[in-house]
Amino acid sequence: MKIRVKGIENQGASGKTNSNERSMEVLQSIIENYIKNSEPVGSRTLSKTIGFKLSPATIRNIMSDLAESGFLIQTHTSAGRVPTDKAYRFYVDSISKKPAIPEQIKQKLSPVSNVQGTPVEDILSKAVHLLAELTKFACVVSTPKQSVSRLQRIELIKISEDRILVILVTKAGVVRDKIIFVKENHSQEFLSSVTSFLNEEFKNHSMQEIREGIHQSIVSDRHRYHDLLAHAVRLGKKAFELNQPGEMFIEGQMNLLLDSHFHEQSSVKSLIDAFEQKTAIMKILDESMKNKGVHIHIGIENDYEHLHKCSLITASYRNKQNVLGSIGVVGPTSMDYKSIISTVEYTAKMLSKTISEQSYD
Amino acid sequence: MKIRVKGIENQGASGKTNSNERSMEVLQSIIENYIKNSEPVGSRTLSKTIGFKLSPATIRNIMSDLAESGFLIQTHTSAGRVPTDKAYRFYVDSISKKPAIPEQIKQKLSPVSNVQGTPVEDILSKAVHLLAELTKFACVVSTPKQSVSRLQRIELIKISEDRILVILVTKAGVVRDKIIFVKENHSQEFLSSVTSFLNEEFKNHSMQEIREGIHQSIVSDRHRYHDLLAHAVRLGKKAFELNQPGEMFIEGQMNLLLDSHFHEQSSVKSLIDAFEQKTAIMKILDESMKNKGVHIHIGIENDYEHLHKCSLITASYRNKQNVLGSIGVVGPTSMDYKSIISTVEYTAKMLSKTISEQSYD
DNA sequence: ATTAGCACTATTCATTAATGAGTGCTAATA
DNA sequence: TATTAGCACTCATTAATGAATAGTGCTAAT
Repeated sequence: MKIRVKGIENQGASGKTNSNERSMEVLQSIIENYIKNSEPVGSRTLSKTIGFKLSPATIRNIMSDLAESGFLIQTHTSAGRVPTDKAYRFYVDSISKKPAIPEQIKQKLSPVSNVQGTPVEDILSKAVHLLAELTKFACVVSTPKQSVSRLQRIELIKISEDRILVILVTKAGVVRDKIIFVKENHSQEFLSSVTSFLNEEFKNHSMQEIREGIHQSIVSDRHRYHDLLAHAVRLGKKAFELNQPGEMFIEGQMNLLLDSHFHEQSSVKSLIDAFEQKTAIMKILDESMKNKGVHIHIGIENDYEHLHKCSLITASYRNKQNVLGSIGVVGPTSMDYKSIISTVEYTAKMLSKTISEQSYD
Repeated sequence: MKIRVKGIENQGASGKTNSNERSMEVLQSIIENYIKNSEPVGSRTLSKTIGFKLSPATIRNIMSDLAESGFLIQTHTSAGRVPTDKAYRFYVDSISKKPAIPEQIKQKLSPVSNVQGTPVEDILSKAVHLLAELTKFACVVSTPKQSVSRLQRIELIKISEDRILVILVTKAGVVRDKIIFVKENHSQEFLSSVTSFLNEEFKNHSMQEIREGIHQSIVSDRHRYHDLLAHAVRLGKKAFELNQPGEMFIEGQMNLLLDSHFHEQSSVKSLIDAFEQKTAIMKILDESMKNKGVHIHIGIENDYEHLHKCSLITASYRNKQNVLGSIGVVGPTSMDYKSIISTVEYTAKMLSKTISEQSYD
């Protein structure tokens, strides 16, 4: 008589579900294996590294099914299998517990900057640099959107007879400057009055609102203004016209070249184009600001064709009031999602913390 | 009796020189050939492309001499010859007439920016971007050195009870901001007084001078100050402490990877390091500010080992008063020096022009 | 349902041989 | 005396071959 092995009953009872579950576990193993070694994984290798005991033959059957379902592909007949984007999507969706952040990373990021009064741009630049160093991929961060950021203060400084330096300080701590040209030779005192007026009128309003407000004033109330106000509105219009198109800092592009995946594929050219144009990546960062948490874009899911071989992991950062921008990683689809996701999440968190502490209110 | 061939006398009289001249012409041909095709050049090929008539055998003799003198090397016994850094040095030194700038380039660069009031950083960024696009190599530009730039105006803006936003505007048009923290709660009126004082006292002085001046005041005259001045000096000290370490914009690093030369050699890693650390390249840019004209650093001539496979072509840019910074190209030692040199020169010129027009005085 | 066994397939790697570009040397030539 | 032709030699590149290897799919046994 044979010994009753524990689990046999279970296996019998929920056969299909169980087998499906097992398939998924196999898939997971394949993905993790591939992420680790960047090489097609075969049944024999897998049967060794896998947690539970399965013969290569069984694994082959499972693999065959998975391939049919579009989770795996073979580069050629006698090669191992490689996960598809669909597989990665399944994989990231099934991640439940995020790995703990290694102490080493915590140390590097905590805090991003402890120098008080550091300009926001410098903080962003530092953060994206650190992220690139930690992940060994290319990293990007978008600067705070000006249109949604709220005015802390405006200054008008007379530079020469016909030039005025406009300085806008936002609540987020971004300082933006621009020179405007005027026909009249205003005195600095006059400019100070205008400055006071604009500050009183528009402090705490978003740039968007301010622009609309000024437009309204000009359209509707023009006749009622006395001289000061008329000038104030005119100067204000010019001053707030600054529409900074939203910048992006890139760091660690070179890392991608050292990555084994991009080395083989000569999809390097594509990536260069992607970084050159910036718009596609910028769009993804913008999109990422709309919802909380980490966003993941895997290969073919990206609208932009040049990014079809890449995955992007992004997360937004914020100060106390508003979401300001996003930071993220651009890497091969076979990146180590688990660790990258938590690194990005943590970096965004520390970045938010740092900026909040530095914010002006 | 033999016919006296014209030139025989010359040849006899200055035999060595003549033959030397010819050698140099051959060398030049080899270099240009190599620059063009990125492949070792052999005697047979050369005897076809060369201007004057020489048999492969003769060329071989000349090549042999040139190799002995350290101008050429062979990668292996049966390969053609490749120019050494010494050869490139000879080549650039012997360039007499620079090629005319192609219309297409002139158009792209003229002017770098025609929008009035564009911040200097944006102009630099645009210029370096254009240069990278034109040369197809990596390009760098250093931002104006703060220590030598002269003060146009300082502003102190009260942000909150204990924070003051300092804005420094230099003659070069660079605006730099920083938040300083104070213990006392100064009123904005008080800050305005301090601002006036600092502007009157220090306008047109270099940052370096200002820092020294303030230091002097503190050391020597402390007791004589009444309250306003004492505070002014103290705030000024903090305000001018901003020692921006001199930034650098990089553009087109990716171009290097597409270049056939860097593809073969896996010296890519070196370059990545060089761009990562920045200091070495920054040093070369700084150096380049000391003298007029185009500066050329070829391969091994660079102090920094990671740049031994590269050449750098740099030129300084300036406004009406001062040399502000440098712009340059980083490429393989086998770059097309003639065209790159004139492109860099022209770009620097247009950059200077643009900045001068935008300068505040 | 799982597994062992086997035939089959495609890559990879080392070996070999042919090709060709290029040199160096020597002797002939103008 | 400078130049050139001719020739032997070297070494990288290429293609072809075959053995070894890692993998699959299918079938039959457990």
